[in-house]
Amino acid sequence: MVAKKILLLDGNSLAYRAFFALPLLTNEHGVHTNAVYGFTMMLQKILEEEKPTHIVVAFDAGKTTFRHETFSEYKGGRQKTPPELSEQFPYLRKLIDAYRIKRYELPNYEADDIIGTLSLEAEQAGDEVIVISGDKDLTQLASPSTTVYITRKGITDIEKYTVDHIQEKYGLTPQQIIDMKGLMGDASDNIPGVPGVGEKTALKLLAAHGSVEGVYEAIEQQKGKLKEKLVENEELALISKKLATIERNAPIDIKIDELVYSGPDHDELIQVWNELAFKSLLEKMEYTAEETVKEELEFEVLQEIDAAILEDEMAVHLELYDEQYHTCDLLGVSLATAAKTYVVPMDVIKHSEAFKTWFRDDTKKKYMSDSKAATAAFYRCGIEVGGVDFDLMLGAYIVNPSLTYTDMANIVQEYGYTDVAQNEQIYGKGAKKAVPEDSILNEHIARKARTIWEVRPLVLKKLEENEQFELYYNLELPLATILGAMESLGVKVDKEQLTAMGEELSLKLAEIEKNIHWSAGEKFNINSPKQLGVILFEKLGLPALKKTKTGYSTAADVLEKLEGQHEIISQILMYRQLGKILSTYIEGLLKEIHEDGKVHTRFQQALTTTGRLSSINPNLQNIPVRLEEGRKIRKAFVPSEPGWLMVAADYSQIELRVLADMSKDESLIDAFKHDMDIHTKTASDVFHVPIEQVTSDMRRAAKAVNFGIVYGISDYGLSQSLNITRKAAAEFIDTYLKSFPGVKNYMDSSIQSAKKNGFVTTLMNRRRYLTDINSSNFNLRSFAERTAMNTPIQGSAADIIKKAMIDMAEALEREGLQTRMLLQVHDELIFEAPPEELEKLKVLVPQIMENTVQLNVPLKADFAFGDTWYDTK
DNA sequence: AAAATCACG
DNA sequence: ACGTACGTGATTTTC
Repeated sequence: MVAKKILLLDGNSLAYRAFFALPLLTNEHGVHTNAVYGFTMMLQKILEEEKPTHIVVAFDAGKTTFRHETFSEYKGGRQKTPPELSEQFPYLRKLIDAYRIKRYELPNYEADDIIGTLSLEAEQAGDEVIVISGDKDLTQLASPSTTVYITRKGITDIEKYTVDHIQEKYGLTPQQIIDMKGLMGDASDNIPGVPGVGEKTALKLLAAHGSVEGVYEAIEQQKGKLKEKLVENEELALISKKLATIERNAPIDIKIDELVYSGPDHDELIQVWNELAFKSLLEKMEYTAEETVKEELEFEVLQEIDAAILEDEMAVHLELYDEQYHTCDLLGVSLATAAKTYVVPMDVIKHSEAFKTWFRDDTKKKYMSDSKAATAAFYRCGIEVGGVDFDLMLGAYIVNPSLTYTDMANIVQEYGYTDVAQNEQIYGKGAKKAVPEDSILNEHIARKARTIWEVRPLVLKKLEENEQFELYYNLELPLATILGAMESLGVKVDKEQLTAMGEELSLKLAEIEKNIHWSAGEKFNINSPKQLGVILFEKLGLPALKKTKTGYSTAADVLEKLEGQHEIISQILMYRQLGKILSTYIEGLLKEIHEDGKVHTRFQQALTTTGRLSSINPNLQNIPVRLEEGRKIRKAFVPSEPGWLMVAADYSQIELRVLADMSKDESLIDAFKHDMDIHTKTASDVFHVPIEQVTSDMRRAAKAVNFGIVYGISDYGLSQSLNITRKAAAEFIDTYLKSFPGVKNYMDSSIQSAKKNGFVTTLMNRRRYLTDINSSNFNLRSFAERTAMNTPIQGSAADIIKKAMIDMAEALEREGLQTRMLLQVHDELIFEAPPEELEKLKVLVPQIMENTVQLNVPLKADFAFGDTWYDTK
């Protein structure tokens, strides 16, 4: 047996130390993290330097201890623990658990006593002990086998108190530290000591007489004022000594053998660090992450594919060099069954008719991960995909949409599988990124197909357990293929049109820039909020209405309030508006046009927490529409075939209809059944006026309330959007909820169910976990509550349009139409179509969208068409 | 790499 | 009292 090295940490004391030593850091939710951070830094350092075999963190339990029976004012007069610190203790506990370090506390005893008791036990067993605290009291525990580490100034700076060091520093033995406290007291613990005796006197007395008792035995040797004080306060000195004495026989019920430290739970630690936003530690961890020992994998590299090896069910993986699968290199394919793993180089795949035939065969089941990426990448080599029966990434996303799904290694880690490397480990990152030698590459690729095969049953089991198999198998999985086809098809963009608009805009912008500089009286970078802030709020003396973390806010809503106070404001707003169009939607979009004159976005299907899609490279879900200047960009989105038309169909008020369905609110249901203008109807109910008397201002206010309801309303949010006081907004909301009691009931029950189950669900049983719903932190909890209200609405709407897309693809196929679905923008679908199919589409498209699910209100879809996307209105 | 801003539903 | 509307992505500046 290797000698034990036992680490005993004083949790409370170290947390306090760290808290006061470091500036108040916060994570993105406004939770303070400095104490936890300091504790972590200290712990990391000790773990590295000392390599302990056993660890425990002791905490104080409750407010009173046995010491209060002796002296009721013990620790009296102490400042209450600052709330910024107390909120950190739950995180500290979480952190310690992630390290798989034992925590211990004992009612009626302090952390000191737990440490004292354990250190005595260890000493008697002959084990080495390190005690760590911020409190010098603990130095009394030093012994030949026990060293006491006391933090200095910072938190990682440590002073090591051995028996020798104490002797050198004070001329005392560790036991005499107690006597010193007895004489001089301790202000921080409110231990009185003998008034008038400080460190100097105490040390002198102990040097001469050895102990408090010794001093009093020879009390006659003292004289004058000192003698007087000593005699007067004999009882106080003895009580103080007792208080300062650490109990070394506390009734603890843990044994040292239970404290074995075998390293952290890395996944858990990463999660906790992420939550706390400990970026530097996370990076360091990645850097030093030891290669986990992977089980040996035997695989065969094929130079030719024999059709006989292609089975009815196989895991298939196409390795891609980066995320941009529309253009990146294809590095190879791997195949796996229960018994075998193969790797096939790309040139072999491209020339293998056996593979191509098998791959497009719908009856041969393929188990993949991110099948959409593979579909789109294979499409470029003319290889068709059929029979995708499992998608690891999508399955895992349905199980928990809150995690990130980029690297297969990270995905499967959730399922306890660690035999596949992270891409970054294989390829490197940044400038150093490169394809490694074949042996490394092949093993990596081989492991991916193996991983899919191995993890598939675990994911399927979870999906079954959560009753999400249907959602996964009949919605997300077929949708992946459809999205892949939409992406590969792409959308034609009129390059000349964009370029011309860009030139015109550039001239206009230069003109505005000149005017702004003239108005400001100097040249500066208008795009810099920092420089702009200085100009507006210092030089021009305009009132700074709002601040950001780093300075003045110059956001549009702030500037709009200043309009009219200075000519420069509207110039800046115009400059911003046009600048955005130029940089993002003209220059940015031009860069994304491929050789075929089209843009090929990627719809991320495993990203959002609500179930929506997202669109990147380029983002085609945020092309301007609200303002005319920006809307013109849509003129550049044109059909890819001459004479064809762009077609757009969008759901009308889908989220509020979903709300009506889920809340069963009679008034809301009634409004949609009668196809009323929902904002006008809301205004009529809230303001208690007949429909005909609703003014445009009333409707505008009601519209904002409806938005708020969908977002998980708060008075503050509404007050911001309507520019009214919070109180007025609160009253507004109150009136709304009285008018729509079903909605009120839905909001409450949604939060209740989240609190009870830890998650909320959508129409099609999509799930989102809300870990903060019971948090004691107001911000976190409020956010979770709003999410509990919003996610079922936004998510159900996403479910519905996804199903409509599947129905639509099927219908286009069934009807033998040439019309192509190109884009989805959350509640609308964009197509390109030959004009002769238009009459049919006018009926078909809304019909499919409106009937893809049956709610207790009708769904409504509007249809439009034109020569460009701009004209679909 | 983060913050600020602004485009969309 | 606490400080925020829900969900995204791209660009620019700043550190």
